[in-house]
Amino acid sequence: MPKETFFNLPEQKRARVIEAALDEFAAYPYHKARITAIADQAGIAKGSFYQYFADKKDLFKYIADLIVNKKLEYLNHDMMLNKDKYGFFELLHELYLSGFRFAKENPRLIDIANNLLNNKELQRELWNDYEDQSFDYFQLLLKEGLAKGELDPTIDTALVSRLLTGINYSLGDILYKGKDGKIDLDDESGLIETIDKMLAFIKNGIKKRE
Amino acid sequence: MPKETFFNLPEQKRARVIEAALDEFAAYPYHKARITAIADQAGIAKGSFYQYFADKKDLFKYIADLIVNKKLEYLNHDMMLNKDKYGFFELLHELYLSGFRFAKENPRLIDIANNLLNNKELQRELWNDYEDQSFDYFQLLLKEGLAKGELDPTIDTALVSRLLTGINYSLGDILYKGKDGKIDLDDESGLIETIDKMLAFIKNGIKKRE
DNA sequence: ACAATAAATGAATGTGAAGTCATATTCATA
DNA sequence: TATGAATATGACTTCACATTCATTTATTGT
Repeated sequence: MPKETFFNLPEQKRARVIEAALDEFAAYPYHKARITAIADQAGIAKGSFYQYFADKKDLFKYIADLIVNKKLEYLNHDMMLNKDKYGFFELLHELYLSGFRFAKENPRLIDIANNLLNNKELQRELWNDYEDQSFDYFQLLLKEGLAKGELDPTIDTALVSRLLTGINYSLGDILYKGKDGKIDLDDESGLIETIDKMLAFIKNGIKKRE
Repeated sequence: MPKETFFNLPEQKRARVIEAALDEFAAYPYHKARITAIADQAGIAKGSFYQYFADKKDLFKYIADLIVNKKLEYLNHDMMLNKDKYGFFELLHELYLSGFRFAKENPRLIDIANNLLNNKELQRELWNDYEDQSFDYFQLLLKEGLAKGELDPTIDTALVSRLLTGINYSLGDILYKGKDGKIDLDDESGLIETIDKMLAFIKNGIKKRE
């Protein structure tokens, strides 16, 4: 958590610090990002930085929180709050769609998030007992889907939850190395097509049916 | 590549260096692993290390090569060389099975491999133009599977290949945090059950069928 | 035995940022 | 406007290793 001092700052200055941090962390992975560069770009002294944050980790966690909250804004809240009114695959569709919408409008934040997602060691370093939230959430959704009778009752929710989490990790690659080098986030229909293909895989697998 | 000097070393000494490196890299992620510790444990002077290897990266790449080659030994070569004689899902089964067998017998190597697999930034740092081999290989298998008529002809091989790669990355988690906290690698039948569940997911998805 | 070449050694050096701290400046309020 | 509390500052200190290098020691060939 940033120190009190940081929140006492005039909005504009605080914004400059955050902007500088976003730029630096989007451009360089955590360990290569430099506090000096952030302070310079924000137009504050390095010492001041340490009036605002305990250390680099403190700043990064704060930034990560901002990103998570921003990401949540993209979810359809009605759907998430009334999970039972919707089908499992509808919910999954919404999760992926909101992810892509978020990516489209927040390229800088996505870069930072991917850096974090692609580095388990860093996750452990920052949240020493990091437990995979996405795993827990998928497992919850799966259990509800089973209860609703939408899912094959023979599935092992723990295992499938891991597999879905694994698929989630591939989202970064799908974004950056999509079909033709890179997915076009502006192409709404192509994007929905991609999501539909992913859902088709998750729903029906890839075996040929007669 | 290690220097000539390294290969001129008496086998025993060379083995000590390799052993020490495996221990260190299994215990600590790349950037925390210390050359000093490796030299100490191998019983050589720090300077000698630099007679054998250009630098830390050189050593790590060499170790990574050893691991890849060791892993290849676990594949059923007949199957891999005569891919066309076998079905897509048989081949996939063999890939997973060989992975688990390898993990079981080489816990230290698996730790090192996971460290690498879980850190894209490191991959880029070590092989600056790292291209995902697993992606290419899956795509090849998928195309052959399509040609053989085993797979749903509507799949997008590039996308599915990414999804399978994502699932592959989750293998580490499945190993270490399987159903009850940890998969029991000694339980051969439980292990095959896990593989079968994974294959069932990939084949048929998770939608309930009537 | 004598060069000449190769290998071994570990103290010394280099590096690159994180984080500190003594001092200066600003601000709030009585 | 006086006073202490809160902020701001950037030169300096630390730290943890990787890497180098001048010497010493061993090996090989004649």
